[in-house]
Amino acid sequence: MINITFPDGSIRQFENGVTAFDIANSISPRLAAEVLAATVNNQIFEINRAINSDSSIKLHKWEDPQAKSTFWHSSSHLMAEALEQLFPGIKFGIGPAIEVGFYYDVDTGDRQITESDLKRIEERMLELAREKQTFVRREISKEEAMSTYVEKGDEYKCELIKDLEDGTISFYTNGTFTDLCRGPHLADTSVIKAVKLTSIAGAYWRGDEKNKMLTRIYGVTFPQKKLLDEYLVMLEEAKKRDHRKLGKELELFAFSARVGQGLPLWLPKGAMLRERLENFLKGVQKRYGYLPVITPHIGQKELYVTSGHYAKYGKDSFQPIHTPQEGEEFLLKPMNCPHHCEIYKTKPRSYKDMPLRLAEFGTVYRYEQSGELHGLTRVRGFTQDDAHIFCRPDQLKEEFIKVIDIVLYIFKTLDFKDYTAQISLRDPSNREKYIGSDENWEKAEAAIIEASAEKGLKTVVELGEAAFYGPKLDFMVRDAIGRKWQLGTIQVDYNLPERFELEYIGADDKRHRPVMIHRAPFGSMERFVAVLIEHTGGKFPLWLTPEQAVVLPISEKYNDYAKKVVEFLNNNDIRASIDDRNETIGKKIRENELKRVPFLLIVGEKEMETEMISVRKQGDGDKGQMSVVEFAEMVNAEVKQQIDY
RNA sequence: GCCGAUGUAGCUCAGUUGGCCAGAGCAGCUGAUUUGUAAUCAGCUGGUCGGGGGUUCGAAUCCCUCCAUCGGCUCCA
Repeated sequence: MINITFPDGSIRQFENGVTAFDIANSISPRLAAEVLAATVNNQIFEINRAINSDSSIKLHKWEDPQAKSTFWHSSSHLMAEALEQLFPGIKFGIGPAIEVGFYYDVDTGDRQITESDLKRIEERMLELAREKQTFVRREISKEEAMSTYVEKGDEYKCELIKDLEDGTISFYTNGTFTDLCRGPHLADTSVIKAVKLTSIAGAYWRGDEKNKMLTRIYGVTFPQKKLLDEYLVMLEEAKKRDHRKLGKELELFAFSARVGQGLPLWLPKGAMLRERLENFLKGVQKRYGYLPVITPHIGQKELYVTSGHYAKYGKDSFQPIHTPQEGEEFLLKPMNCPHHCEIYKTKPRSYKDMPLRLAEFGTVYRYEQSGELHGLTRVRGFTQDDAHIFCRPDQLKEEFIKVIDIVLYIFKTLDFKDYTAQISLRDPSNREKYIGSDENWEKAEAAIIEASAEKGLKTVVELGEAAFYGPKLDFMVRDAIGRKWQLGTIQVDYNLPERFELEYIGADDKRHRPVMIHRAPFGSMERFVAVLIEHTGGKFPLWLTPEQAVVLPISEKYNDYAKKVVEFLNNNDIRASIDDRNETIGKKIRENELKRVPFLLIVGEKEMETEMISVRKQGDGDKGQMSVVEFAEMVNAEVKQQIDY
């Protein structure tokens, strides 16, 4: 007998060799039917794998991420089996579970799998799933594993096996398909009830663009048809919030092939919204002691040779601009820091001047690869809400905390709750990659970690993700369909102060080198607005929205009264306009609702006589009548509540 | 940049065994209507079918090429 410890701490005895399924079944058959995987002593197990020693156990149903990932991983094997049957001779790369679903990378040889094939692959997968194929695990020697794949001619698997240690290698077989795999898997395929292959794309073998490009097939599966339907509906809904679609519909921004790809054109409404965001942050920064600066869009090549960016990125950037005068070369600025360093150098600095916080909404240009451009989230010309803080080493942590405060204040004001914070540190095993002394790095890394902890940030620490010049803290937010984008960033930099020979005179009357913090709480105006559009579905908070109210006269007879209402509201800091088109009130309401105007003010005979307005709230219908004065007070109070600066 | 897909009016889309002057709805314009909480009616205008080249008696439709967009990969100071 062995002791099995449950998550609640209770312990029960079972026969040696008991499986998670048996254990679940002993609790209730219904539970057993729903359990997909189990965590046994911190390792995920198949539910039919024997447990041979005292263990702690946690049973996973579909709701648990461990169950989902097991489910999807097994689904990728199921897809591979279907692929092998439909496309004999196909070679396999890797086929993991991902955040939602799974993929498998395959080499199809001379043939090509296209979207039109997905349907029949799905059908075959479902047929195979219904066969209730078990996943059979087999431990295998490295030699045997290698010879299996050499014989099969599968060079990708051979390459994978090469890197594995003998004695740790296992094969899993389901139906006619056997795969090199660590597991774990479902007990059998019959729980896979719904399959959707979502897309097909190219992917470099092992993620290296020097390697061959394989075909990656993405899919997602569910234990119930209903869950798949819900997922597909959710995706459709998410697509409606896509900032590219809403940006066009709400006339916020546009692109023109003639202007150039990745170069956004901000339309009046988008520009108004952006301006309001900028003013908001400028107000916050003023409180935090930032000083505005303005620098040009180009700089001499020498500037970037000094900063080191030319050597590192020169070839992959927009190429230098040449002047009529020979030998003069300018670059479009890819970042603002070198310019700000030169501002620092305009006069001698004292330790008493520190920290010096220079802020600029600086527009920069980066030559992103064409395939990588994406709406407003990845563009070639964008404006950073940039600032550089030059401080003494002993001020680093405090300054870091203040920047975190700003970021959190912005997120709170805009109701961003679902963000993650990532601390990027050095790769400890590869220190020569980084510039700056060990002592400085340790200080800076400690400052970031402590500052984040003090602000109560939930952070993920990534080793080796630091920039070569310093550690950083990034804030990531998801878009409508779950893709992660980096917004705010705070980076410590030891490199530029060194390269630009920045100095200050200390209390000891000696020269010292300041530390530099790069920070951009929005990240860039473009990306931030994109994410904001997707978060709000275009229903921006009242303080930010381009048009707060539209007055809708019932007929022409009330246009003059409507104009008086608009004038009053405009005089009271409310962005209002009149929709005096010769259309029915129903149509005007519909169209302004679709434009996501927060308040529609309907005026007709009743309102004109009593000097009132009928207020309709976006998405919430008729709110009854009130006076214009009351309405203005209500709006201004709400704006004030949303934003205080 | 790489793999794959897509590109028809301002917008959303129909139109492939290659064949009458390329269609619809919305938007726009003109007129009628003067409207009470999510689409009033009628008429009109609007398209080098992404650009260029080719095949053909004939191309939106087939081929080549370039451009742009979409989904990924790689990259991201």
